[in-house]
Amino acid sequence: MEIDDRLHASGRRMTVQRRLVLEALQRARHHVTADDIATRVRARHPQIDPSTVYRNLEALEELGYVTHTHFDDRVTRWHRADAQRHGHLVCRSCGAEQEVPIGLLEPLARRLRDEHGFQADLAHSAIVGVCKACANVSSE
Amino acid sequence: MEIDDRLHASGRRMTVQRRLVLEALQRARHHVTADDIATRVRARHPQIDPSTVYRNLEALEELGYVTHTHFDDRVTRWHRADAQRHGHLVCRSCGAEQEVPIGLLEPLARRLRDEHGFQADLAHSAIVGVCKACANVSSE
DNA sequence: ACCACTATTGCGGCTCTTTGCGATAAGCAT
DNA sequence: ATGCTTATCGCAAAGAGCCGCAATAGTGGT
Ligand SMILES: [Mn+2]
Ligand SMILES: [Mn+2]
Ligand SMILES: [Zn+2]
Ligand SMILES: [Zn+2]
Repeated sequence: MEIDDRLHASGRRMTVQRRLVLEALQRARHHVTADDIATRVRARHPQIDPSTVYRNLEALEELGYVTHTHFDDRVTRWHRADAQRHGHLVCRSCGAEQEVPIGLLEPLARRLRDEHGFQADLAHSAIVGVCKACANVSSE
Repeated sequence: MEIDDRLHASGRRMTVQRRLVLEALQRARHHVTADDIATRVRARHPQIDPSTVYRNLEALEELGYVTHTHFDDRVTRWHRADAQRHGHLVCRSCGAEQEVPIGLLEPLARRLRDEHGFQADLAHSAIVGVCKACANVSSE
């Protein structure tokens, strides 16, 4: 089903602003901040308010078209929902980011489901820690 | 080793402001926001600036005396580092927060360490998902 | 007790994000 | 084409937090 149809089906409307946010997301490969999107959109259409971009990202998320992930210190990044799901490791020392297959996180998710009835979304927040490189440096 | 000594040892100084932040943290049982602390401190000492509270929490964190945790909102919560470590589950639907023993998260941490050399701090960010109660409601 | 050094403070200002509100404009019915 | 309903928008303001800077005040030495 097309995005437009899904918008209509949910009682939403297609606006210029929404289309622009959508297009910016298409072009952005991966993990962009709302501020990134706002900046790009406003480069050509300065009259569009940043808050409109934020609200549209939320709306598109409710439609299941985009998702967000939190990196260290709560920086929120957005990406299209049809991209391959994966986990994130972030080094608190050097800031390096690494992606890991979602399968790696599956055992924990299963345990949380079985033992606590909690359906965890382990890709929603990055896992913070110390990367291999930084661990080596500090142990010297 | 006393907090005062650790402060000295790291070339830091003990100030009235720092002592007040520390005391506020002692009194607060669990998970307080920087703004909470600032409000409490400023109730008696209005001349103390909120930014001083923020900076002191960071300083005390570098000393290993306090830590912070991220829940699903944009607010960071602080607590003493000597408290029992534990993981957090947050329901994205009803917002309920639940604590889980850190041991539950250990297997994943071990795997990340073994397979990626990554020392994960799985208590740093809450795990987001859907709690048992909300899952039942939506499946009816 | 006094000095010098510099960590820390209060303040002003700034960034990123969310929210309330009145104005605008999609989408539908006539 | 015209009007109506109400989703969405732009704007202003608030919330959370950070940062530069000049003034203040711990600390260690004399
Ligand atoms: Mn953090
Ligand atoms: Mn989130
Ligand atoms: Zn690193
Ligand atoms: Zn719930």
